[in-house]
Amino acid sequence: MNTANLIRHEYNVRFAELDLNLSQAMMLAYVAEFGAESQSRMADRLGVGRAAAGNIVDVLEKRGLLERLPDPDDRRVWLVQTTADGKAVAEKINEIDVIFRADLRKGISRRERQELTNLLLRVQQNLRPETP
Amino acid sequence: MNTANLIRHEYNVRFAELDLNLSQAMMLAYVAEFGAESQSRMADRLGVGRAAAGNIVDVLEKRGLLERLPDPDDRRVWLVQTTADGKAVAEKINEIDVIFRADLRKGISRRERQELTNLLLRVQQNLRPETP
DNA sequence: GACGTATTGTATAGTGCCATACAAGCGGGA
DNA sequence: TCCCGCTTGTATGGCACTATACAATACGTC
Repeated sequence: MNTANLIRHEYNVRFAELDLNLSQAMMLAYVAEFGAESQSRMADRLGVGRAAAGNIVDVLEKRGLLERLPDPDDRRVWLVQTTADGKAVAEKINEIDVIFRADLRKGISRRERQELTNLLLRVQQNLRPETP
Repeated sequence: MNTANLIRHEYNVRFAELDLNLSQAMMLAYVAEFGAESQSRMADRLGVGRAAAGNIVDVLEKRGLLERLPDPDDRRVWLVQTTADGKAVAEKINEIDVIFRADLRKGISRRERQELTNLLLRVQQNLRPETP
């Protein structure tokens, strides 16, 4: 948990140059990668509630990085899409992310990284209350 | 980070039966273990700011689980100590913690747990900006 | 001793999230 | 067709923390 806090904090520091926090950056990057999806789906991807996702979209929309399109098949839904500006910022986000991840894994081999992911997932399994 | 969030959430769920959240439980357990220390030192142990630590102590003091004693050597400082009630609750905290940790490491060998800790610490090293 | 610097605890404002409740809209069954 | 349960996005209130500023106090140096 300590390590996770430090990583989140450092992400926020590095994204500060874009005037974004980690959640906003993740939202933008996801939308840029996966295209128009509903806010609920984005909330699931980000691991936050729908209300939080809506707020994040609000902020990014006000900055002109995202836009909401009505879903032709479901009038409840907003489909969220990147603007041209948003695409440009999303690329910078990816650059910062690539650099940070490289910094994080300095001195850690590929095998060790796989082992780390594997162990964390197994710990997560122990937290899921019997999902068969 | 995902795993850490799940762990924190599950801790909060399990401590809810004592009407405590994770930070309050950690505070109480630390004070019970290490005895009277200043709030700043407790803040460091918990990994939160001094203001947050002060608030946690406030809550636990109002519930009669902790008490503040003036430090005879430094009039700025409150030494924080457990009451008898606090000691009893701290024992329950430890029991819950032992059980949860056992649940978490189901199916994970001692060697793997050491490897996990080792890898996380090495990642943390990469986050410390040149502390020699 | 006097002074500047550092540390302690507190107060305040701001942030990011959750939980809950709600209206609008969807879909299936009678 | 109508109704019931479900999902979607939003509004609201609350929580836990941070960052910052502050007064009181300690400490090292002259």
